[in-house]
Amino acid sequence: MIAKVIVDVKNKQVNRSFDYIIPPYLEDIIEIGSRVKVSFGNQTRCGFVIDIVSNTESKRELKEIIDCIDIKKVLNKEFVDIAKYIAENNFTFYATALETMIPTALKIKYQKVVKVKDKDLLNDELKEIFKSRNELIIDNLPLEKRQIIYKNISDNLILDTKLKRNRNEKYEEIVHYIDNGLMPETIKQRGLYNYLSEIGEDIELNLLIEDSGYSKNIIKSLEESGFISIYKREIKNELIESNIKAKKVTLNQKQKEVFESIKLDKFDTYLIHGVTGSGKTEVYMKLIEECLNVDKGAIMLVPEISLTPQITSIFKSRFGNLIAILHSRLSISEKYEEWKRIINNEVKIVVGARSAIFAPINNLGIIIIDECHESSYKQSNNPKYDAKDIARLRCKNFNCPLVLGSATPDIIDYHLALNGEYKLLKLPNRANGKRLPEALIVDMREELKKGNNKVFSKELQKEIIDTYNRHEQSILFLNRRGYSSFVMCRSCGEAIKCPHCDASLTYHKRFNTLTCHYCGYKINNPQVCPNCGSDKIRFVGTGTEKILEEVNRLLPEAKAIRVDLDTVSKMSDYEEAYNLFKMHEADILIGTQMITKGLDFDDVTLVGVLNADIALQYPSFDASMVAFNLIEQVSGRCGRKNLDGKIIIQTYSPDNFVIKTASKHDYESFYDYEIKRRELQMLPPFSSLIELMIESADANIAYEEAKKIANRLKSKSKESKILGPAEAPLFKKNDIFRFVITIMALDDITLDEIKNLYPIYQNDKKISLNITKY
DNA sequence: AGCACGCCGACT
DNA sequence: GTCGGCGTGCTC
Repeated sequence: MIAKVIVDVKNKQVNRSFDYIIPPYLEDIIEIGSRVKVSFGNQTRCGFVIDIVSNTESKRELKEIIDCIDIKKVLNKEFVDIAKYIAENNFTFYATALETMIPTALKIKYQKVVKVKDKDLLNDELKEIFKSRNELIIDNLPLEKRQIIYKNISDNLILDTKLKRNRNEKYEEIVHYIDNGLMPETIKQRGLYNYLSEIGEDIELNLLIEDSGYSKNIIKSLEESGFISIYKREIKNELIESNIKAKKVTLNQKQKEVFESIKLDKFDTYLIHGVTGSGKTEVYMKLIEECLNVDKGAIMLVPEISLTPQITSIFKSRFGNLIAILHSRLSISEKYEEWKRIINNEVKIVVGARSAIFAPINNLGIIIIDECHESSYKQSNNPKYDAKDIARLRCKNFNCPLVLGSATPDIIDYHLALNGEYKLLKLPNRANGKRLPEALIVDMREELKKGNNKVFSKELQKEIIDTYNRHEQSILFLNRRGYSSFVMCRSCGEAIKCPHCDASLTYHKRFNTLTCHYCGYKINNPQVCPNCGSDKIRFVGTGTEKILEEVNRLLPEAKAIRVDLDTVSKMSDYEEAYNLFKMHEADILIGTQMITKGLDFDDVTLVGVLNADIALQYPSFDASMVAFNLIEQVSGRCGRKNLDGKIIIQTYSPDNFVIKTASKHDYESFYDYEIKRRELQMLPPFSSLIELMIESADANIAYEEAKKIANRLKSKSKESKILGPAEAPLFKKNDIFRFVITIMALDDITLDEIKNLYPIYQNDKKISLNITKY
């Protein structure tokens, strides 16, 4: 038998299958989806079996498969087909697509080795290097020995590659105090040694550096002189299980209607348009229960940020050990353990973020995608698959329903639902019976005219104080971190820019630095303008850090917390802040879009959107959509339990239709307006739109190449409108210059041309091509 | 990716 | 004369 094998080399020329003979002793073992060890060129590599046939079309003599890599196959026909789909539709190599579907722990790494056939034929120098061994890992050898080997490569001394499993565990380094009765020589070492002795227990290295202020070098030198030891410990991120007991799911009338509309025995895509707090989760749970009753499995995708211990423990307590939860805090080996439970059929339900769509549940009964409008379901780096597309494929394979849920569906999905491609189901009321209050729009231009140039309007300021006095909580949303958005010199009029990016630096008061939010460049806050030397430096614009300061000034006795990328970099920080606010140990939550998603607080009665215009200015065709989503999602945090709430939107464009419709939570009107605009401008869903980004450290090279591509596409395409090349909205990022070509009304010929274009730049060191399809 | 083959410039 | 630069092409 012949196996068609995709070798794991990501290159245009080998982005196809190669035929290998399956040796008789492997015939019962190798199946479609197995990984095999093959000789490829003069390397030994890992390959994926994508088909098994009896004849080859190849004219040459075939090699044999050396071995199988896994005892049990890691993929199956279904996933091989999905990989094909991803490779053909997402500008990616076959091998890349296949690799994304297996757990990281199983990924193959390579080591270069040198093997000797007959040791007696070696010269003395080489005999000394090899000693009793027949094989050496080259990377482990010192340079001079490597050189000797390279010089002597022959039929007797051959280079090869060795396959190695990647079992990278997540480790942390732990410092252990050793009492040896001596004292270190230097003052600093002694200080650290005493510090450790006072703690009296093992401490994590990074924590020690942070807490004690001693540098890593001092710690290392203390280790070398034997006063401490440093050992590695695998990071186990046990979820803090909270004791939420899942109540038996009882559905209200509307939920029941939705539940009963979903047919579990055939493929269909359903879109549940349910307002925030309408109880979509209960419907999901009921659907999953129903699947379990007929012995089928389920996958539920949720945004990563929603995978808090609270949410997961509700599902855990409801479905016990039948559920696997795949969240980002699991270490590589923990993820592998969960994957094994799934593939061994010990688990029926998988809840997780985007990549959980590849969970090898083998009798799938439903896929649910919660908050389906979330852009995080599209992977932004290679392969750029969309979990929604994969979900559709899988549901078709298993002839089971795909359920999408959102309070603010993507325009495209809603359009498909209205056209009957999806079945539209509605949950128009909140489960607690309270209507989400209409938002008050405050025109900040008027505030300015009245002489109020503060970040809070009079109305919002009053409400923040009143809410605090009622012992209720407020959420203030501003989609901009840092203290001020840019720093300007009043003498020369220059804003201080990042030397690596085409962007202004943001002032961070806490660290007294100016930071670039695109590349991370940091400088100390300058006393004088680096341009003209004047000291008339002014901070312009407002970020979350300044809001926190303003809140502290307004209500010094209230506790306010800030949640954005600066304050919560790890998931555990986020959870800590979440719990703090949930327990009402803080009164005011200030944050960026991080706080708009899935948070459920009982005591929040005020939501303030501080500058609703920021999202609207984003240079993308779906900026309106994103802005509507943000405002609506953050508004939904308000008045969740029994209290009435207030929402205040501050804006400089109160007549903008996004602001107006969002203030009334009127998705339908927003949709009507937006869909007409898109129809007029021939934007998705009325046509496909592709953006090509051509990047290079050399602006001229990038521009010339972009022009070449644009001309080539223009000469081939029929209906497509090719715009550009133009400078990208952020022209220079991290010292890379970026040009964009936008293709509207994409036709098949142009799409094919772009598919051919993609691999050309895949291994180019000077130019990179990035393709985004809408 | 890694490596062989092959065609031009500056050196023991 | 040759050593070695990296462009091109190939891997069942």
